[in-house]
Parts: sequence; structure tokens; C-alpha cells
Amino acid sequence: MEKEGGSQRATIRDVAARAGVALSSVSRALSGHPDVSDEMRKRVEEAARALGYEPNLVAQSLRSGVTRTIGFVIRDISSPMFALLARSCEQELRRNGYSMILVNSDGNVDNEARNFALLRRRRVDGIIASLVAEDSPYLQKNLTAAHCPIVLLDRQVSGLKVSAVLSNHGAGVYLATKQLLERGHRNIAFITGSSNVYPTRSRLEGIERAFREFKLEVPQDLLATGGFDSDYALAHARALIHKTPAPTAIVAGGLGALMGVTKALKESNLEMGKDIAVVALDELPYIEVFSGDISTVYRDPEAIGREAAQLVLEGLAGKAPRESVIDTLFVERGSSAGGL
Amino acid sequence: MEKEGGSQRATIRDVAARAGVALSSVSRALSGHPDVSDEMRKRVEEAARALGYEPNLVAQSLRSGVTRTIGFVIRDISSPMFALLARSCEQELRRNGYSMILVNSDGNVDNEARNFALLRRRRVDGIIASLVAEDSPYLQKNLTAAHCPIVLLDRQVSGLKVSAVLSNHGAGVYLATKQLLERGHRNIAFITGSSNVYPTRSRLEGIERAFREFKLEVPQDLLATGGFDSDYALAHARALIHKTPAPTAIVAGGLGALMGVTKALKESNLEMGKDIAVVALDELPYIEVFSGDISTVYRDPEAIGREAAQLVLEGLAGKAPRESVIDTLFVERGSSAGGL
DNA sequence: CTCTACGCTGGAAACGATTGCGGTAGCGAC
DNA sequence: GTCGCTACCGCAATCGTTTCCAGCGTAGAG
Repeated sequence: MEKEGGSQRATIRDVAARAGVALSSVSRALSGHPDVSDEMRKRVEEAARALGYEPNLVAQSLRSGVTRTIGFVIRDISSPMFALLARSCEQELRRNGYSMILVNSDGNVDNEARNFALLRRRRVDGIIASLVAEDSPYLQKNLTAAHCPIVLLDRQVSGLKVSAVLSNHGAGVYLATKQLLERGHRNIAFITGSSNVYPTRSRLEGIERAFREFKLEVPQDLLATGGFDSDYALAHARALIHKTPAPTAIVAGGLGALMGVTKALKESNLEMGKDIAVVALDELPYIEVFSGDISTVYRDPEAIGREAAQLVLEGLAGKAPRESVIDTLFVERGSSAGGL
Repeated sequence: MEKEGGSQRATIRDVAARAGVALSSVSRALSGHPDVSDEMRKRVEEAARALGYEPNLVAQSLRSGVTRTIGFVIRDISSPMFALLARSCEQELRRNGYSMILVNSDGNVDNEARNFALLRRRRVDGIIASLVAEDSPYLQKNLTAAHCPIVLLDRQVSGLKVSAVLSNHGAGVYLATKQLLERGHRNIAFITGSSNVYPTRSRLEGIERAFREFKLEVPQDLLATGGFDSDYALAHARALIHKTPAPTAIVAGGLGALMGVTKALKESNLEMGKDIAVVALDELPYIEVFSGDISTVYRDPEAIGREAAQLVLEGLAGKAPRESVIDTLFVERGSSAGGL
């Protein structure tokens, strides 16, 4: 019932001593090895319980060469979508006996490289990563030297054997753009996100497909790529609004962009869904209750998290890396109306 | 430049062989031990670089008895506030050389107990936990048997030597309530959250203090405690609205409660800030841009995360556990006006 | 009775690092 | 020349497990 050694933790050696058997027998008894008599199993379990023995996973990892740990490298976990994604991913990993070790890169490639190195030293069994960029200089080395399966979130790095979960942003953006075009919009402004990542390429593909169907040219001067965080997004949104001819619709990709647009419209006393049509790419959780009426291109963050976990588990099972595509859909709400 | 053993990782033994020195010298050279000649250090570093040697943290942990890992047990990381908290906490820990291993309890005490056991087996150096409840049966054992410093988030468990970061919810709630009372509200409904956790007690204290100053009784039939998630919150909010006399103000604690209230008001075509005054306890990030005009009791989640990291680091440094209080403040916006 | 087979157990070698201790070489002092 | 000191290095034990291998006792077969 009580610990014998006082505050020290019981080891397998203590259990062996108490049960009066060899170390190896304890190990076999507790790990379900077949070569163990019932008598032995009972004595060992009894002793283990009495000592409050809990196996040392560090020692097990060293011996077995496997840590049952997955590294999760993320640009910024505070984004609500990532939070949902991380949760479902952790649940799925835990259900399969793995723990998740979480590191933020804070959007910084140097941090990201350090984080990869840290995970390598920790001998994680696999890595799930939302990379800052696809063209970071350390990237090739980080991905090839990892010695473990890797799953990328919404990133494509050519020439490497890694898995990836890709959202088909283009599909939803295509539908949204098509609807705007059908309603007569021609001056549609797009804020698509940083140009060096897959989502932007996918979105552009959707935009171009829609315009092509209408035999129109994409208005290049209303097309804004580039990182859009907070202040910069606001400045950019202001500039877009005041172009001539003024855009009658805005498609804002990413939270920063949406915030910028929202503020800029407020400043100019423009109401979305009335004076100007607005579509957001990716939506906040709880959007229906709080942000109300914003039309969005939606993707299910929990599905992405689960799929990422599945892909890394597949890799651990020895399967070849592969890409998995998650669909997006256009959710029409009030904000995409209006604007002439 | 190239790995020698092919795909196998280099160990300290390989480095020693290549440098033509003893294992122990390699260890000393790489860990900055003083008893190392410049010549030796150079040879070892050279060999280590050539082999792409990366120390095995698992082996180091086993030998040193320290994992430089902190367990983060959380009810649900997908809550936006927790996401921010977790991020700042992870940053702070990483700056101090620790990694964070994240486990969700999904609001379930059994999962929570399993998670604690897992972290114990993983020999984490410390634990930061947002507990499901303060009176869970496993709790005492989990906290006393942890063998490491523990920091609780917004929970008080009496009679135990653990640290805690507590938000002074009462302070903000007091100010909010006072303002409502000053404006003449008397039928104020409160949804405070589950009764078995500290935040609810703190909020109640603030409410009672405000009413006492006005020499009034807290309207008990408008006081709702209990867990408020999604559907249940909605039902409860509906019921509160239709009481007679109808409340002229509602204070909603927690995201679920706020969602419920928002929906219920919409259903009844009541506009917050006009037909009824509303104050939310805790706010969503980006609230100013999206949810607009909701008055809230605010606390800084990043400060809480940093403080939690500091407390656990203090514990690791051998200091005695202590409680740290983070202040809250009342942020008045449009929604707390109106309602007569 | 002897030989083999089998079921179970114990001993010991790993896994990859750190560290106390003992040893050696070099050098200055006497 | 000898002694002692310092600076440095290597040996081996150790952390807590798992697992291979050998041994042992019993039983069954010949």
C-alpha cells in the first residue's frame, strides 16, 4: 500500500526484490509476455501495486528506440483554426498511444529550424508541421534529416518524400468567385495571403478558373498577395477600397486580411452585404453566433487534424508518404450580397 | 560532411571513434566541462560536425533524471482563450529550455486522470493543469503522487501544496454589476458557470459585494450556476429571458453561456444594448473587430500563460509553491447599455 | 533409465549518455 | 633526481528497461 523507499519512485528492480524474482521476470509479467506462469504474474502484479510502481517511459524509450511522441510544429497555435486542428489531432494521436509535443515557431524560420532540431534530439517518432514558408533555406535539411515520417499541413515541398494534408482552397474560392461574377461583379478585389505557400496558389487557381469560365481577365491590380498581419492588412485594405474603379466585392483570405477589411470598411462607413460584397476565406469558430453574417469558404479543421494524425500513423506503420486533400465549400451568408 | 553509418544516427561512441578519443572526453568536450584542452575540444567538435551528431535527449534524460519537459493538461485547447494562454506559456517555457507536452482531457475526469498518469510515466519535470473540476475523486492522488511541481489554472484545491494562477474574476464582475445597479437595473440575471470551480466562486463574490453596497439582495432566481455548454446554455438562456419580472440585464459567464444568450435574444428579437443590457465574462480574441460591441470582463490570457510558466519554473528551482493573482477589468462597450 | 522437449526463470548485455575516480604526463621547485 | 602539483584523459559504473541466451526442473517417450 505505502511506498517503501519514501519519496523515491519504485523501479522495476524494487518490484523484483519485493516479489523475490528476477528483473527480467517482472518485465515479462508486466508487458504481457507469454513465457510467464500465472503464479509469477500474480506475485509481480501484487508487488507492483503495493509499491505504486509506474514504468519509466524514458528508459523504455531508450531501450526500444521509440518514444511514442509526435512533434507538432506550428506557426502559431493561437489561431482559432489551428487550435481546433491541434485538439482533434492530439485526440487521435492519444487514442493510438502517442503524445504530442507542441512547439510554436512564431512565424519565424529560425525558430522553426531550431524547433526541428529540438524534436530530432528528442527522438520524436514523427512530425506534423505547419511551415512558415515553403522556401526556407533550412527546410530541405530539416525535412531530410528528420529520420522520421513527416506530415505537412497545407504545404507542398517538391522533390521530397513527405506526406501532406492539403485543403482544396481553390474549390471553394472558385464557387465564391463564380457567384460574384454571376451577380454582375467585375471589380473584385482579392487578398490571398503570402505568395510562397500552397493555399495562395490554390486560391489563385480557383479565381482564375472562375474568370476563365466567364471569358474575363482577372483584374491584376486588385489582386493582393503577400503576408497580411494586423496593421499591414489594414493599410492594404484601405488602399484597395479607394482604388478607381472601386471594387464592388472583396474576397479576404486569412484572419488578418479579414480584420483589415472589416476595419477599413467601418472607417469608410461602408456596410458589408449592402455597400460592398465580402467573402472571407476560412472562418472563425462560433462565427454564426458572433460575427454573424459573413459568407465564407469553409474547411473543417477537425477533419484536417484527424487526417494529419492518420497520415503520420501510416508513416509509422511503414507505408509510403502520400498527400490527402480536404475539400472546402462556399458557405453563403449575408455579407456576399450587395455592392451592386 | 556525409554520414558514415548510412541511415543510422551517430552516437557519442561514433564521435569518439572518429576523433580517436574516449567517450567521456567527447561528453565533456560537448557539454562545456572545464577539464578539456583546446586541442581536444577542436577534434571532438570537428568529428561531431562531420558525423552530424545530435545528442540523444532520451539517454540524457535517463541518466540525469530530468526530462526538461512540462506537461500541459487542459480541458479543451480549442477554446480561443486557452489557445492564447498555451501559446504564451509554451514560448516562455521554450525560452527556458523546456518543451511542452500537451494533453486534452475533453472535459472528462477519467481522461484527466489517465493523462496525469501518462505524464507521470513520461517523467515530466512539472505539470500545468486546467482541471475539469476541483472535487474529482482521483484528484488528491494525482496531485500528491505527481513527484513534481504543479501549477493549477484558475483552480483551488485546499490542503495541497501546489501553485496556482488565479484570475480575480470578482473584481471585474463587481465593477460590471455596480455599473448596472447604478444605472437602475435591479433584475439582473447571472450565468456564472459550474459551481465546483474557483471562477464561479470568485464571480459570486463580486456580485454579492456589489449588491451589498447597494443594500440589495441578489435575486437568487436569476442566478444560474452549472455547466453551460452549447445546447444546455441556450435552453437556460431562454428560460431566464422569459422569467417574470423579466431581467433587464444579463451577465453571461463563459463562451457557451454567451452563445446561448446571443441566440436566445435573437430568437426573441431582442437587441443587446437596446432592449436588454448584456455583459460577457471573458472575451474572445479579435472581439473588437468581429463581435463588435459586447461589454466584457477582460483578463489577459497571455499574461496568465507566462505566469503559469514562471510558477512552474520557480517550483523546479526549489521554491515553495504559491498562488499568483491576475487582475480582471471591466471593458465597457455598447452592449451593456439599454434595457431600461 | 536415459534422452529430449518444453515451460519457465534468472543472468547479463545492451540502449546512449554522464561522471567519479584513478592514472599519466609535464613541469617547476628543491 | 625526486617530489608534488596541475591539467587532462580514460575506465567503468550507472540511469531503468527489454530481450537474448542459457540453465533447470519436470514430464513424456523410447
